[in-house]
Amino acid sequence: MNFKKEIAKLIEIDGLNYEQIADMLEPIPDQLPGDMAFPCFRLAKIMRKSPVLIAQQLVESVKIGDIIEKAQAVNGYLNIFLNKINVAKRVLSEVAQCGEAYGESDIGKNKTICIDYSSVNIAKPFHIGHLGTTAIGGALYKIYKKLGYNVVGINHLGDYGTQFGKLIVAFKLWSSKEEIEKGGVRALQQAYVRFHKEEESNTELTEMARSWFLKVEEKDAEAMELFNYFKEITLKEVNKIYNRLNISFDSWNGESFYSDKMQPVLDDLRAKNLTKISDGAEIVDLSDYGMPPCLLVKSNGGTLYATRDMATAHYRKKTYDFYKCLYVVAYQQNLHFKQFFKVLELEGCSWAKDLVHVAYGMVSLVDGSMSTRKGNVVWLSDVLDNAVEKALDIIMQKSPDLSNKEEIAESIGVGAVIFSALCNSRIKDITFSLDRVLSFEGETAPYLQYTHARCMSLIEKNGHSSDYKCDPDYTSIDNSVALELIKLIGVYNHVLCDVAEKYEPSILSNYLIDTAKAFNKLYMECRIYGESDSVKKARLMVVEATQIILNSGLKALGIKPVSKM
RNA sequence: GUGCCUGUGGCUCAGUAGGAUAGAGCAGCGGCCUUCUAAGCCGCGGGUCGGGGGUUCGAAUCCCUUCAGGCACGCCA
Repeated sequence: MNFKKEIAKLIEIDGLNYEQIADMLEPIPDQLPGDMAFPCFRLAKIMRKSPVLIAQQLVESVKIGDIIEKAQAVNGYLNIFLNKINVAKRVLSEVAQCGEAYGESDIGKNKTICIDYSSVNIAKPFHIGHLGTTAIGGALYKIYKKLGYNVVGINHLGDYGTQFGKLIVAFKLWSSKEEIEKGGVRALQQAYVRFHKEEESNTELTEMARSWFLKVEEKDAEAMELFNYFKEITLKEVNKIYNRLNISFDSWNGESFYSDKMQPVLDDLRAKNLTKISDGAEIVDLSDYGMPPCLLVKSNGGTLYATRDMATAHYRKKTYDFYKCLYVVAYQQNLHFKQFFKVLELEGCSWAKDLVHVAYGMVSLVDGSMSTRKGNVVWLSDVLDNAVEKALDIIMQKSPDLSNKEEIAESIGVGAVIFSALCNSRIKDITFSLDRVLSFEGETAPYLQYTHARCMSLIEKNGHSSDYKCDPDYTSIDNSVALELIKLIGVYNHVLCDVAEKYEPSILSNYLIDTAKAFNKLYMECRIYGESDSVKKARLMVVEATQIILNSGLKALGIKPVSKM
């Protein structure tokens, strides 16, 4: 059920369907009487009547009954008064019926969505700059699944490029397998940093790197052996992080996978007369569209990022026949995506419109931006460890009797880190602050987990609502605090759809915070213990519904709900 | 220089297909644990929504202009 739509169906307006009405429904400011409002100002222009008059007329047509108990016209608004008891009954019984599946739907049935996210680079640090794409992509992945889409998570590995030549040289000169075995990607990274430092005074190194990269391209045995070794080391470490973040992928096809799939694309573009030579490079001129040209072939014959992305898009369309293909990539690449989407469109791919660049903001450090080459990065695993350590400290202090402290600390610490990447609009830049990530109070994941644990604890102490065979006494939740919460619960599916439509997980984060706040407020006012069975039953139904929302929502964000903390 | 993005209380942000008195969290101050988790709840102070024009019955939200910050603009990805 979609709560807003239910109400919209009870307000009949000529010329508008219930979905349009639902979109126009607004909450009422706190101090004013009523539960929902329909502003009539927009209609005034169409109907050529004053909003005040329209509201008055609408009052007459509203279907008063179980759900709406009163309608009032105030200053051009149609204010709706809900029957709290019946609304509660409707929402709570539906949640009880659906259980964990509450809020899910099948609007995505038979539609495939590809999500290109996280996309780590081989032999490069998994640093906090990668948290955004990983958390956002991971959340979208799970949310689309809830809405019935077939989802393909793709980790488009950065496993191609001249940096691998540098890495091989650095490894051969200054490192060894023993060292890498011990130090992992960090050791590889150190060698890489050293390469850049020494390269400044030794141009011979640059040449060596170039020739080693050539060997990689030519699939030279030694080069491939080393490359695959680097890849193996990286994936082993990265998978540990993905496990901690509750992230998974269906495909790991990276850039090198497409190295032999670019030629047909180039051939097609040439056949369609879209490319031309400019300063020795092959480009697609986009000046008609107010963009700089898209470079596809370097003057030395080498391909570029855009060339590979073209091949990748074609491959994905052919393989998955996607309804949409999302690229969760930082906004620095805005122009790149606009360009290659446009080139696909010019090529005649009608599905170019289904490619979406889900851009997010930059992460920088207090003292400037991170640089892989210079080696000043904040490793994500360090941040996770820090957060878990702090969570454990707090548990020791507040819940020394918990049995599985480490496990819970992991869920809380990691949850806090994930949430920090999902709680703001994705487009906002972030200056990384460990203190902020490690704050476990207020609008944070631990707050949500805490509220969830509270729900679980109430159920544990008082039993499940279905244990009580009497009828629930809904009058015991007939108050505005409870109604606030129940209205939120009733709108969960709407929120998931909104996230899916806008590619914006923060909508869900904010919603969960609101829901938890509403619940905690009610928690302080309404007790369960010691009440009659029928009151207990009604109140437990609210608790259970809240628990279901928090459990489902947290998981959708990739955060583990806990039962105790 | 051109294009795109961002600008809301000390800090971090919600709110933008125009709508009722601009909402939170953190930080500060003051209350609430002899009954279901105080990682919580309640209260107080604090904002010319970057500035200036305009459209409108009504603008944080739309248009113009201006300032500040970020990003991108040909052989990296």
